[in-house]
Amino acid sequence: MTEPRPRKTGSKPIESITFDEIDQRILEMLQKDSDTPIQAISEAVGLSTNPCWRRIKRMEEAGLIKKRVVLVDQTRANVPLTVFIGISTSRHEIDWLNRFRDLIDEIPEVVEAYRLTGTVDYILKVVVPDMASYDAVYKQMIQRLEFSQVNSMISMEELKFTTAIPTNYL
Amino acid sequence: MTEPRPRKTGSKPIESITFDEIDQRILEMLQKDSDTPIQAISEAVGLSTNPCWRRIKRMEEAGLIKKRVVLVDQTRANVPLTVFIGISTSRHEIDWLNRFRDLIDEIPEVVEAYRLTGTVDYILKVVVPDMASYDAVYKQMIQRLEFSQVNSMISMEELKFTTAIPTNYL
DNA sequence: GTTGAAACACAATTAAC
DNA sequence: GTTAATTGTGTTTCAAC
Repeated sequence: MTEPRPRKTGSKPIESITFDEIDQRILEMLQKDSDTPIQAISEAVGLSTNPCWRRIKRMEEAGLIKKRVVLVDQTRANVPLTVFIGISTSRHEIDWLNRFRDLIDEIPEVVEAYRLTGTVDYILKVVVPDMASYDAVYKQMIQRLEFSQVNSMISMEELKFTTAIPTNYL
Repeated sequence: MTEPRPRKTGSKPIESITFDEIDQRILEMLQKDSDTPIQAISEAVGLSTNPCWRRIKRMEEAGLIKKRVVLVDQTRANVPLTVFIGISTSRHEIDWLNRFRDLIDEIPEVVEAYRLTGTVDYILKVVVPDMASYDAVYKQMIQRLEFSQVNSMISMEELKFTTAIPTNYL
């Protein structure tokens, strides 16, 4: 990943789309609430609607804005319980990893999964109605794949949750 | 068809708004892509646009749909690195917790934070450009608050990430 | 090439049936 | 729940800078 290439000389290849502070501010607003009218955004950043709209479209085409989604309330959707699962395995093979990938893809309660460095090989974020449901997910997993260590960490309280990532590194 | 009214006996207080399988399917689509035209949604669930729209509005008013947001690409936003931080503290006081809450609120790189059961008291999800930036965040934290144990788990690969929570428990 | 104002089209919203 | 009218966006166009 050699993304940022501050080319001083030579010919500029094909890419290197840059975004400025105005784009950042637009993104910030859109990450908080994507149905903010362009009108409101444009006057917030001191631009008229047209250039503002063009910037948004540009960020979408560049893939910086991936998509727009609705966020659902966990409690009201009857899945108030969040559990993190730390997983270790002795099976360090590509085949095992692929089967693991398939497994978590099939389970909608698993909303996030990462392969890590260190002693814990994987971490999963699971969203369920209650402990009984969690247990069902847990069993479903261990009967399909072999783990050497599974450590469940139950969330008692969500201190912070946002889908808005920092824009100040653009 | 009349409104879904499963209640046969007893008086349920003020709330108890129910959602059926059609609502689930609408939610699923909206969680994947919120600018799916209502027209497309309605024909997918076998409804005409108006009742479909009324359902969406109802879910918004009920707070089931919290909001609509844009999702930004981590890599293109120059924050490709995800780090989980497992934190333990010896300071089990409400005051410490409040200061901790303030701290993570102020740091935009911290996108998620949970208070846990077990030996690890808190888990944080942090999103940064590189290890140097992570170190800066780390230092910022430990100089403002006292931790008894900090365990950084660096993500090598994102196996799964979705903001779509399961709808089948509604 | 970039901007802002004004016209256009379409989807969301409302009202009536 | 269906159909139709309305409003308000997003989107495009175009003249001006």
